Amino acid sequence: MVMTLITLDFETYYSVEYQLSKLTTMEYIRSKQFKIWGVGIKIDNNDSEWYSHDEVEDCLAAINWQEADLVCHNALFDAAILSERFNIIPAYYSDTACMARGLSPNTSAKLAEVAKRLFDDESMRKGDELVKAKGIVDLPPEIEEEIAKYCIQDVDLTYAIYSKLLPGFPQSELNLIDATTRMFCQPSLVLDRERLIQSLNDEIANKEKKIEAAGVERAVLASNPKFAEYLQDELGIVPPTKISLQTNKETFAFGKSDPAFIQMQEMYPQYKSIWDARLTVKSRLKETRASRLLAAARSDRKLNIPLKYYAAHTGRFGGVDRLNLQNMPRGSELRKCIAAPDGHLVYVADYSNIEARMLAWLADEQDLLQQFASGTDVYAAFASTIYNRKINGKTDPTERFVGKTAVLGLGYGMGWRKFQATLSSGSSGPVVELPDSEAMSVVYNYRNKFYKIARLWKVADQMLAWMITEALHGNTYGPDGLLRIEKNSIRLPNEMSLNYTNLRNVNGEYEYERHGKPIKIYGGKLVENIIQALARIVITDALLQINQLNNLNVAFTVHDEIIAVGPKQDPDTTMETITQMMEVRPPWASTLPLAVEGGYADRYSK
DNA sequence: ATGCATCGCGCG
DNA sequence: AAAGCGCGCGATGCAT
Repeated sequence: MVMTLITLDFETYYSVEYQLSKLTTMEYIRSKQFKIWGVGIKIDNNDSEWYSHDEVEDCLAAINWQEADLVCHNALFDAAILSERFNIIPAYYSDTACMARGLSPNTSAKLAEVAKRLFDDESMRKGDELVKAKGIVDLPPEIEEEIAKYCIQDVDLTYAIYSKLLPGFPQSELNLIDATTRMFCQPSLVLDRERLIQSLNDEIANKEKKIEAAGVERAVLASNPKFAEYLQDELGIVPPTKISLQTNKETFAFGKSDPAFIQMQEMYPQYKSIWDARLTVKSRLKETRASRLLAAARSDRKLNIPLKYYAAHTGRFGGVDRLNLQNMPRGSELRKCIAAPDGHLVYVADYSNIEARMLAWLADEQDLLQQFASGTDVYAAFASTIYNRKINGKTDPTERFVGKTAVLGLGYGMGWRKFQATLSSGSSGPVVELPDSEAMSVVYNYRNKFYKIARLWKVADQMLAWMITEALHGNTYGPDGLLRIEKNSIRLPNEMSLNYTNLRNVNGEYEYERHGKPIKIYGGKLVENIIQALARIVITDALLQINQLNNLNVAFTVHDEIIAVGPKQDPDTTMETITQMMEVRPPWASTLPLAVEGGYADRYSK
């Protein structure tokens, strides 16, 4: 089907209090204050037209949306106005901000910045925001005229950016941008409002009780300097400190997992109510997230899912619009309030250790790959080599955890001190104290046993040099030239690139720029980035496949997990379909053993 | 008041 | 020479 390209940009009323920097997109669009000043529309390559407030409805109604490819810069805003205010869902969504971010993820995707980067011509510049329109509901003609001029300029720029970026932009990635926008504008999950409000009230009451029990003011508990003063003056305790890894300066060790803080709590159990109150005051995630969720959901309970396409330079999604659905606490009430609509179920499927598998595959570490393929408990198997005895995953959980931490962390060059610290932090499992010599020996063992992985770090160091040496561009690594080195980037098998903007060697160390800030990069880290990028391609390919099935909608994704809404009948068959689709090996990695675990329930958590 | 950096914490 | 990695949000503290 040949689609009509509809490039579109809404101009809407805003004021000091009522604006997108203070509200989420849905709060802004659903507000009583919401008002469209006008809209700029360009149909295919015809001239852009401005339609003022009174003309908007008719003009939108005249468009055949079943054959429309909607093109916006930041479609999450304009497309949501169409869906929430006009009930309009176009056949296809395109988003030039997403495209720009996909092609150049370390730089700004703002319209003005993208235009500056893409076009030398000074006429291709975004005009300034019209500040004098702020707070004016009904625009006087002369101001509207100016706004219309800027709007048409923005539409023209968006169209020009789209035309410039489209050739060579993979179809699969365009489809993914469409799917991402659809998650927001055509939601399939619902929010259990009553349950969420109940849990929010419980949480608030619980907090109050803890603060009261401690007998310390909230402000004292919340502020590091004030809390330190309180410890010193009222309890006679010297506040624990540490050296900041970021600034190298002394700072209070008040973090939940700071060893000195934990030690202090153990030393003074008589102040337990104070420690509890401090921790509860510092963790407001449940409260804030609950109110964000309530604000995100529609009156028909449907939950619009905001996801940021290509948030990470590895291609991973991120959260956006003040609601991050990619870090919902596991097993929490929050998750349980996200539910399937009547007659449906939530299907959740995730790849088992996909990055560890991808690493073994890329490094050609055959033994490890064989273990994954045959379903061996890889973590227990490596633990067996650490402890020099057969480790059983069930009866030796602590030993298995050490093996797991090793397999997941040591593959990217983690040193023994950090390995030791990770285990003793207890942040991802039981607290395990390894003596220096043992930690060293585990790391040595890993690098020795999986020497091809350690060798891959060295190759990646070479890749960094290739990326900044013109004569070496075009070098490849991996089967069938899987990864192709280009200037400051590595071409991936889906034709997107892993970018290292302004990559350079400074005194023997490599660094690149992300949003203008220097980021260090080295062999082990580059390997990790490559693995993450490759794994991301596997999961998004599967996501698009699943989305094409007519009884399934992908609601969202969390890195190695797909959350879909499907029918209630015959759930095992549906689950099996999803699992099988996800386990199909990519054409560029036909020997990569994939494994998927799935489950279903009426909510996003059992 | 507002913006920016840092820290802490949630997820993968 | 050695270095696990990737996000976003809220609160706080400090600079403007």
